[in-house]
Amino acid sequence: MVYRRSAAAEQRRDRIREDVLRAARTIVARAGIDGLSMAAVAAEAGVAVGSLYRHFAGRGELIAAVVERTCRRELDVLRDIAAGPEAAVPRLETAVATFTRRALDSGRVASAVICEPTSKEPELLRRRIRAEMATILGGLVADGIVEGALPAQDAMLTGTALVGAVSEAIVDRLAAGGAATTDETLPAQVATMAVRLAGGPR
Amino acid sequence: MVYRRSAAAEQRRDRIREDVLRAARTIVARAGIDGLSMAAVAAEAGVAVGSLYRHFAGRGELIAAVVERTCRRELDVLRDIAAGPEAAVPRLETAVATFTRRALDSGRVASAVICEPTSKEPELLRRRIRAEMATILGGLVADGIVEGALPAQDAMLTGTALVGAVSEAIVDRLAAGGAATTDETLPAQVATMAVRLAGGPR
DNA sequence: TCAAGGGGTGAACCGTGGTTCACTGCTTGC
DNA sequence: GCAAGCAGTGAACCACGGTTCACCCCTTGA
Repeated sequence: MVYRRSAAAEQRRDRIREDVLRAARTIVARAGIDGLSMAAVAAEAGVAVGSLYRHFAGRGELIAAVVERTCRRELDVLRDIAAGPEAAVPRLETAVATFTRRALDSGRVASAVICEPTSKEPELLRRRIRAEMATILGGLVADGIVEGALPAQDAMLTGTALVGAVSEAIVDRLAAGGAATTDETLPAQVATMAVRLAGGPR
Repeated sequence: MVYRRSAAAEQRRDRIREDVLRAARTIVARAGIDGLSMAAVAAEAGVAVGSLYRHFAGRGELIAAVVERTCRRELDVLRDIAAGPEAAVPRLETAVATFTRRALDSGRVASAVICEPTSKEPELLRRRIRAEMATILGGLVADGIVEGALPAQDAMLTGTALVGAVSEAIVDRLAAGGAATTDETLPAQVATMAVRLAGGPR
């Protein structure tokens, strides 16, 4: 063979891939997952439409990459908190408050990916993410039941309801607020509701 | 003028409109709002595509009609319960349980319209419905606070969270269950969680 | 310097699905 | 029976957006 990518070429290629990914995140933050069109991403990244296909097999894969990157981080944060040493209820409270704060602070990327609705195939991705989140929160509820701090209940169902309650509160705030998103008390309020929802002490 | 619709013609016209509306509901139940294509509705109703436009200005108006009809009934039911004579907490419990049961029983129409995500312009409609629902439930929470049965809180925020929690539980169940949707206990479980979420007695 | 081939380009292509419109048949009112 | 015109029809039209591909430039390795 006569052509093999040098380290420099590799770096250049990676750089463009990153640019595209960043552009895609920007578009998602601005218009939601449904608003991600290949033309818009290309324009935002300053490359040609065709170039996108040198790095991603298609729109679906590009979306998957954005979702993957955004959610892995958020879910990791949740898992870290869930694995903490305190009792289940404070861990649940911290998890929900932290998730809410991060969603509000992320410039809509996290909320657009995790909380806001999309259509069709991207929706399946989103459903998977939400299920994972429900599993983490449901696990905390199960812990709380074992500890005797929470009443007996279907922990996974509660986890699902928690995801819905938290998402709706975030989406509603972002939809209504616009710029006035900087409500410092929202994470605490949502966390309080989450603990109550699980049956925790007042 | 030489042509004016007779009563019989009027009736025939209304009948077709009803057929189209019923077909549209069937399609929505089967494929969600996003799956409502004019061709599918026409086929289901047994009329030509062009005929749809004799009764509805376009896809948007057809969807609006389906949403309108489906939601008015559900919201009326909620409002009736909310206006009942009992204390706020039992009313909240009944409202949520009833809504959940009806959503599960409606052959997916209600849940598809109210709970499940859609894209773009239909989403605005859905958001309005959810906001109305949040207002009703939030009102019950506010009542509960006045009665002293619920702790002080942002009642509207709680209403929003309630909508999210209930919706997510329903969607999750319908997505997972398929045929095994006949879980008799779900409405009660969801209602219990709703009361806890609002801070009600265990 | 030169052959080989990967990367960028963007106009063209294509599938999807909402909307239109010329035509037909039937009802209405005389 | 007859003129008028509304309702039904469905093929054609059009907009939109994802995907492709022929082309060119540039880097690579000799």
